[in-house]
Amino acid sequence: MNDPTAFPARIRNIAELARLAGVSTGTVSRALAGKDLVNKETRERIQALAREHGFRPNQMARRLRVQETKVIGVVVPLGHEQRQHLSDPFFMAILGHLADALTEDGYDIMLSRVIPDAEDWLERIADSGMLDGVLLIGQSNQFEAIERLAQWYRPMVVWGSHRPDQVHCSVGVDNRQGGRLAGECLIAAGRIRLAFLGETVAPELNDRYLGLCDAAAAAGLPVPHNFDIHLAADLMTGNIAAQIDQIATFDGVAAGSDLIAMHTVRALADRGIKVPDDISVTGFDDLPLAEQTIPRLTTISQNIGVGARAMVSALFERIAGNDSPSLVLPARLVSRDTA
Amino acid sequence: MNDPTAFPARIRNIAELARLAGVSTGTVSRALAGKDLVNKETRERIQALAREHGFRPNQMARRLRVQETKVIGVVVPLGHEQRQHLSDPFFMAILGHLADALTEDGYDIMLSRVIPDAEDWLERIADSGMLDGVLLIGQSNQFEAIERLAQWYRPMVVWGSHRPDQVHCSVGVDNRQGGRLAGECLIAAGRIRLAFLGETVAPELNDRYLGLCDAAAAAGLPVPHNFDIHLAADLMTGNIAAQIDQIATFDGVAAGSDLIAMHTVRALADRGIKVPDDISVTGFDDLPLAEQTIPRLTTISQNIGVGARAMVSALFERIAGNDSPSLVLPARLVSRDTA
DNA sequence: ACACATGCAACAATCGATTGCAACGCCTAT
DNA sequence: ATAGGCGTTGCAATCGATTGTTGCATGTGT
Repeated sequence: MNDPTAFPARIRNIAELARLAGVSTGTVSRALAGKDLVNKETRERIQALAREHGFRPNQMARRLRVQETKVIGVVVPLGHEQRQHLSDPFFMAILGHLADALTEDGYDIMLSRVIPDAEDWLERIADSGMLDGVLLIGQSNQFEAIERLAQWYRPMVVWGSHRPDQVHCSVGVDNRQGGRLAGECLIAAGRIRLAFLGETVAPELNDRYLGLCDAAAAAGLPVPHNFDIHLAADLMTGNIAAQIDQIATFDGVAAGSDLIAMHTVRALADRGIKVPDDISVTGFDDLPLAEQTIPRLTTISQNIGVGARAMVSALFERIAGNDSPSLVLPARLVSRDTA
Repeated sequence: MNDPTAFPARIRNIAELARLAGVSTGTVSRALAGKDLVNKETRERIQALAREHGFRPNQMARRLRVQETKVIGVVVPLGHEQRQHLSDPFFMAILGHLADALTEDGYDIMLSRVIPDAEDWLERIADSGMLDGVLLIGQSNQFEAIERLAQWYRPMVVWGSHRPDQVHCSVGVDNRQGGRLAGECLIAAGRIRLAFLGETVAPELNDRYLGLCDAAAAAGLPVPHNFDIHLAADLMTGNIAAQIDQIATFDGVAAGSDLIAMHTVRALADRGIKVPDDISVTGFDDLPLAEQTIPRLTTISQNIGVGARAMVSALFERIAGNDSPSLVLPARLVSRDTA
């Protein structure tokens, strides 16, 4: 380390810097924090010294002392789908918006993709002392666990459905209404043999299916058939391929997500079946990509940006100690080419 | 808190639990860590007590003491693109694989999407004391900053290009070779007026362009034209639309990424131009989605899964104190429908 | 009965910061 | 000359764990 172009002997902590500056650690701490309790001259001298040696105070220590971590956990529970990893485009889209909103307020993001094996997986994350708050993306099949934690852990907001008597704060689109919109759109296109594509284990998807049923009932149509489709991108492909002939016996299919819809349109094309001439298809999410496919996807918009911002501001309220209610956003039909 | 169904008075730290158990904090710590230095009986008694009160030791404190955080920073530098957020599907795909590999070894992920404004943005992340290592996704236009940090900060691995004399450890595909493959594919399809779509500010994309030029030169064709396309998904759309007429004067276009390719195919369809009948298009990345579009995307495969695992194991080597060389993976042409 | 080994738990230092309070020097007012 | 006020700085407690060392109470061998 005697290379003059290198850093002049690395400084590891505030104490070393203090000795170098001939002051106490307290003064260094205050100086680096820019507090005007220390003389402007000393403050600037210390700051210059720190810069010169490329010193930055250890965040782990600071956060332990201050009891505030400025880290938010973003968690994706993969309850019903062991093999799914973070490739889901919807998750990516919402994560992008969350990242925007959180970094704007100086928060970092700790990412956990969790397979809820242990009973206390959620409390282990929330109660680790590493996080100021938790954002959960999707309830998966973990409604119980979420409710349990929410009993005593306030700073948590969940993307997903809202049940009438739930304790935890959720933000999400009105999935049932969205499902109904999809159904009405298909019916308006003259379709009468309706089907739903997705797993009804997850409450969100189940609500969408129920909405579709509502629309069918209102039009006097039979209860739509429900195909079980894996949500993991890699399994989904084969899953749809295996059932595509069955699916093709219907003339109006509401997919549980845009990803499912895109796969389905593709699989139908392989069979020479044209969308929307032969079959109408709707998606759900309105991902940015939905507008770029051929044909363009008719879908139900979740307004991800608004939702993400709502989650973050609800979380900040809760971190501040205030209560914040759940929020149900209206779904909106985006009519494009597939239905 | 006198509700008997609630937790029996919350325990906040190891000391309270120690008092409750009638032992010292040291014993509690060892007991919870499962060390056999404490009597099996006391150990189990303490563990039961902890479970009963839902107590978990504060990770911030533990990690400060142990000087090991078990957190890896995953960073996306957005140097050339202020408005881009984490929606890029390629980033999402690689992140998913990284998450798999890291959580397998008990590491958490701290996500930072950074706009490199301050000079020392990268050292501020790496040197915060919060991270055991850093994975950088993409070099953006920050080659300098990365090299500077790599001088003294070892546990960092970067996804991106490899320059002959670079200090930092990178893992990435041979972009130039990939670009050449794309070019050769277009040329084999009989195309002679070639163009490239992407920003050459980023070294990766620039290499791909150079590879395309190589192929053109080898075939005696003129230097391909280079269109500047924003990489941010939201800007990309308008960007391509604005230049689509210009683009349509070429008959073979190599897109800098699958996303660009998908947008381009879509925009061409709007003009009534057919792919691949009128124009051949190639992508780059081989995202899972590339196989699901209509028409299916001919593209250059990056083998993201292999790359991600390579990054992680290189990082672990470096954390362990060993050196690890850069790795350049071969690109592979995946021939589908668009070229 | 005495020396010695062994098992178990307590004590206290440590990680690297932050911060309330005390103390110090200097200036001014009485 | 002395008291009080102000602007700075130092001291030491604190955040919540981990861990090397010490010490005590047994048990064992001779």
